[in-house]
Amino acid sequence: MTDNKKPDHSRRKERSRRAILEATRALVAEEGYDGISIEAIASRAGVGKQTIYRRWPSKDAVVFAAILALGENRDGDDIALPDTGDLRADLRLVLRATVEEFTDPAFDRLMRAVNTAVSDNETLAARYREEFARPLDEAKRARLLSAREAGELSPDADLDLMLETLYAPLFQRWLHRSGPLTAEYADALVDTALRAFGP
Amino acid sequence: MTDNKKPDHSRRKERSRRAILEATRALVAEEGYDGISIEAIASRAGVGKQTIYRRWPSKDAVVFAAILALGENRDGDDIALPDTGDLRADLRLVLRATVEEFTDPAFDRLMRAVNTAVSDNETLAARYREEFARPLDEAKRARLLSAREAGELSPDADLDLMLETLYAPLFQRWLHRSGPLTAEYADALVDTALRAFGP
Amino acid sequence: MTDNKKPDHSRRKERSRRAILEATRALVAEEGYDGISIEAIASRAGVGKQTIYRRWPSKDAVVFAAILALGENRDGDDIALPDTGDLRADLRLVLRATVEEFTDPAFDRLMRAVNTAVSDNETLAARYREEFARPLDEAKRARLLSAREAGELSPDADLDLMLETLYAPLFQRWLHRSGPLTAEYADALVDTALRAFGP
Amino acid sequence: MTDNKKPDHSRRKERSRRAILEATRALVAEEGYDGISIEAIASRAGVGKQTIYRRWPSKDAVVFAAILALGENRDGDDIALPDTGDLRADLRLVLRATVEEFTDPAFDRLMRAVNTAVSDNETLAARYREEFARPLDEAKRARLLSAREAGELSPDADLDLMLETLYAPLFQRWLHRSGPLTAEYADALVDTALRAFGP
DNA sequence: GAGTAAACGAGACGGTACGTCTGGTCTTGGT
DNA sequence: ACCAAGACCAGACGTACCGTCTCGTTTACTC
Repeated sequence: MTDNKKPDHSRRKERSRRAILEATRALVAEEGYDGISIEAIASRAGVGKQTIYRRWPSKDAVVFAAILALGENRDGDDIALPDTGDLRADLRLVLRATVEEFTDPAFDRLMRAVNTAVSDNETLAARYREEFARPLDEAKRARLLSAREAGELSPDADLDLMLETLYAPLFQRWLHRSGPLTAEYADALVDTALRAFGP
Repeated sequence: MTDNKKPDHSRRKERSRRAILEATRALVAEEGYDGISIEAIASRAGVGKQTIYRRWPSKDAVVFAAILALGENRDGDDIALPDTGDLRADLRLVLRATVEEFTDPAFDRLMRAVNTAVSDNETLAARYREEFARPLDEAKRARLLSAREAGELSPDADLDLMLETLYAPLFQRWLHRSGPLTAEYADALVDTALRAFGP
Repeated sequence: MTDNKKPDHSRRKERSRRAILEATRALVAEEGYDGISIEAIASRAGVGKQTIYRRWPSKDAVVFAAILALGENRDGDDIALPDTGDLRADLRLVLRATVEEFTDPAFDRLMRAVNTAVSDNETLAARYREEFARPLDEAKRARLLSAREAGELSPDADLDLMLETLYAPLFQRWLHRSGPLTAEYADALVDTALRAFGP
Repeated sequence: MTDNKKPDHSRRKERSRRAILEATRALVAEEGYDGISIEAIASRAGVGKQTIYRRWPSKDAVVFAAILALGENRDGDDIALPDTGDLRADLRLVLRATVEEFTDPAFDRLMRAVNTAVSDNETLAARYREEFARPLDEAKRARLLSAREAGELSPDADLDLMLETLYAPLFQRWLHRSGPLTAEYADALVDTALRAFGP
């Protein structure tokens, strides 16, 4: 009965999709959020504007998708935090790595663009939390849980609050450029969190 | 000994300046950052566009100035934190008040607009820190210093880090809408900070 | 043998072209040259400004094109002068008609606009002569030639000079409003020219 | 009671008046009608804009006044035409001189500016005729009258029409750049007029 | 292979806002 | 009292992009 009449254009689709996202990423990394426009993305990707509008409803959504796509090859193991049994050492490693990421100019501009896109758009903000932040948070939370069970943290430690205590200062310093982002700073954040939530 | 030959048009200047900033504030509070334009501001303020461009180089700068002007009547006493001798109680009061501010829709939109304006503009970011954030931070720091001297905090407590531990999680939750902003949350942040930096 | 790859938007093009020229003509006829602006034309034609700028480089060029387009349906026969064998009668007919044209307020404003547009722009002036004035002049010249061959004019009459003698006083009176434009005046011009260039 | 409190500002008035008109003339001669603006005139004359608007209602009026002022030193004798008793010779002299005037680039631009200013403004057109054209026309008319009385012209010659026959073709050629302005052309115009209006 | 339909690149379109420029008015301080 | 200087409101200028739309042109699949 139902014979499939629709050809599958997935290959072209996929090619143009990638071109668009890559062009967007490149433009954001080069020029920052304000320097980009749908026309610039289309032109750079060698694509018609309609091909962009067919998939995404706004510039913010494209920028957002472009950054999200960065993480789409990740699988669960990639984002699992190290667990050597020594929480302090593991957290220092991870926060130092985070500090380094934020220090990279290309990553800086990408994240600022995401931040701008998300800041005034509740829908994108929700997707950001669900699709971008949550997987990372789950991984971090898992490490803290393991530590709590190992007695490295107080039994009634609020792990979500502890995560915020660890990461929010870092995020704020980066966003407002209100202080240096260094390995020492990362270590200090770990120490602070452990003092507050340790046994 | 050549005299200053330029007439002083300060009265007109001041009148139009106020009208522009007020119109900007009203528009941001009503429509959010994306809803505003120089033309809308000029029209609402009953002012020519050139009168805006004569003073500020960009939309961001106007928005920023409009918010900055909010705090320009403040003097030192207005922003001093309460000091009852009980640090925990004082901090709870202050953080609960902050939570409430962020919960007000008009304030929310103003702050998001500032955040957007500042986020991609290093110059504005610097002015934001100097002219907006710093006076508040100084006041908060003064209260912590008094507490440290009173023995309510560890003698070697890093007060700047403590401030970040107190406020950054709140700011991040607000910006990313990643959790509820409640009085309980404010209290939890105070408790966390005191556990980490207490004696 | 590469094909033409450009899409043909000729239907939309033509619709908007007509709308622009018609709106321009209407505005000039109603308000005169000074009352028009590209924005007014665009708004009246229901067209984006860029659609005008895509085709014409300046306001003068649009006005000029709008008037030129008036004559674009004319073919050779439409502008041929009557030839009854009686030159004086034929010329009186034609000059009286010209006088009447110049007396029509709408035509008056259109012609004054063309005159203004052409007056300070050598390129437009050249196009005016070639595309607007020349075809008419050829037709008039043809009638005079036929008359000269019929012995109604002196065999060595300079026909271009005779045309100027006929029309220039009319044009000048109209442009400078330096005297009444009446049928009698038209007749007097014909008589003058025939006295000067007759056999 | 009535002590005279008014200083005599007529000297300053006169100085700025001259400066404005001279600056206008220079600007028109250099840049043509489109190149001028009230601001440019004010700046060039070292005068405030208001000083211009106090005296003239529009740009056209200033331009017009600037050209009119050129002729204000003229007295009756300056513009009287030569009267040697040989009309043809006298007219050739005068028309050749006129041709030469129109050939001068500075004069060309000034006259085109006047023409543009006058063309869309009925009030200025009237003043142009009264204050600029009429005195010259009277002088020309006087010469023709003398000729008619001397029997060099037909007794019933319409002198105004004859003036138009002499000058309008020249004016039109110049305005539309529709042919060369040469001494031969001037002579041909004289011959044409004499054939039409001679005895 | 030939036929087909969806997706495509290109880019014109009606619009909005930009940042600049000029016009005409108003204000202030200097001469 | 009058002026130069220039800020002001107003609004047109020409440009850049927006999001929509219409064109021919691939392309991937069907028969």
